[in-house]
Amino acid sequence: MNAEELANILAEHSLFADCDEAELADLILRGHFVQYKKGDELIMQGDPGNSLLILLSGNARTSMIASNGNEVVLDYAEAGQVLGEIALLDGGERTASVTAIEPISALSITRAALEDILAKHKNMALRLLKVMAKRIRTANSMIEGDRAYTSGPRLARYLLRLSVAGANEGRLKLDLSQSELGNFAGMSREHINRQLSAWSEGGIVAVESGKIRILDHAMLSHIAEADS
Amino acid sequence: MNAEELANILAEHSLFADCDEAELADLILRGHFVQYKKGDELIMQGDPGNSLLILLSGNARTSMIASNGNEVVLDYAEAGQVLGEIALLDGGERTASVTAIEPISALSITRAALEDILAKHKNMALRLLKVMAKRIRTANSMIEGDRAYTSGPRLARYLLRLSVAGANEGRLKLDLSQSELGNFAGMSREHINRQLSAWSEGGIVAVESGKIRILDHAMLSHIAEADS
DNA sequence: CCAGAAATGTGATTAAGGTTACGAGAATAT
DNA sequence: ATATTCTCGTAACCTTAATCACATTTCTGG
Repeated sequence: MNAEELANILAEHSLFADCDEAELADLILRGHFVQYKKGDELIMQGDPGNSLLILLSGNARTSMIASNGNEVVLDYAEAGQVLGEIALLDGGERTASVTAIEPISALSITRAALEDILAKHKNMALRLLKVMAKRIRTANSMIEGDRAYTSGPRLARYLLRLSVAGANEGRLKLDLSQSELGNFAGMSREHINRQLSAWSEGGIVAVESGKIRILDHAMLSHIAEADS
Repeated sequence: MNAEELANILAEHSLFADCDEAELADLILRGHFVQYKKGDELIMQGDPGNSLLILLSGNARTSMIASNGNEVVLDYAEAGQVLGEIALLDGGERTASVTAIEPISALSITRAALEDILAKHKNMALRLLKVMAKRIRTANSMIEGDRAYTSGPRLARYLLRLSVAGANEGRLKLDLSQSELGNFAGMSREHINRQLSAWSEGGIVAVESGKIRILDHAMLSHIAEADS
């Protein structure tokens, strides 16, 4: 892989989009290309965190297992995203696991390599800071949503979060099973099912052969803001 | 104020603890000293975020108002903490408000100043990255706690989070009213009251003239991990 | 193609916790 | 010092959504 190829992969997915060629070249030089198959754990909760990953292809799920055994899905990551920076930066343990939900290729960067790159390319630190700022925003909005809204608006929010930006017929980025969606939105599978059925009646979403499609984006956004 | 004074204030509260004198001097030089009285909003949700604050004295509350009017308290900040980095870094709006719950003094740093400082002092960026990593950890653990645990363990967690490290007789950093504690822990004031009474019976906490004291730290930690 | 395994649809029941409602005590202000 | 406004304690009731329990459909691997 060369800088140009990397650039092409990353270009469309922001963050590293505006890296210059030297930066990309260094990422490739110091990074280390890795592949995983579906179901593999790219990062395991509790491990020491000595490297970071830049996802090049395939989707992954970030989740935590609470001490009572409950699984909480924090996010789904797609190509271009950085994973595992937190533990790398603060030297602590991995707080969450990342699992491949499809075959994945990624660039792995060790702590030493990252430090070199950050030292060499000033903008890299700013970019990373921006990534993390965004993560904090997302996390805060999850907290807000979980706290302030009931299940309906909450599910609406998570569906919107999964909806592709390009208004692509309302299809979702990921076709999650209702159980997975439940873990993500923090509600039981059965309740997801009931809510989806109701919205299906109302023409807000369509559920066809397991796949959810958003029919009335505006309405769903409205529900997401509703005070009940 | 000079570098030494700033160093003294910040020393005990990590983060900027290991700043060298030149860095501290630049913070003071480029920063701008501000004061607030109790109840003032240091940062207001929805505003553009063009500066960051380093809290020098006094405590503050970070909270969001959801679109349905619900208030969600995200955190309480004490001296030494950085506030408002997120919007500053990613150029977005303030996602949360920060309110003084006591008289506060702080150092305000504009975007331009921060960029200069980050460019000049490489370690500054790393330090900031570390701060943000820690915030993400906190946020994720809030999400985990909210999702995976019922009210009992959850309240236990928030009490522990408010408890001072120095085992200072189990007193809390902040004496929150039960309503405030409710907003922070995400449960109703009445339920907080009931839970506290129960724990009071059991000798786990003491509630004396409105102030909560943790009597049995170990037990509370145990409850915080419980699977119900 | 067929068997076993997931994923889905739906009802009945239950539990957790929010809401409403008051009365009493503390704190703050005029 | 007195009124007004928080805070606190506690009970009854109600809503939401989880849990339990199956039937049914859809995948998937041999």
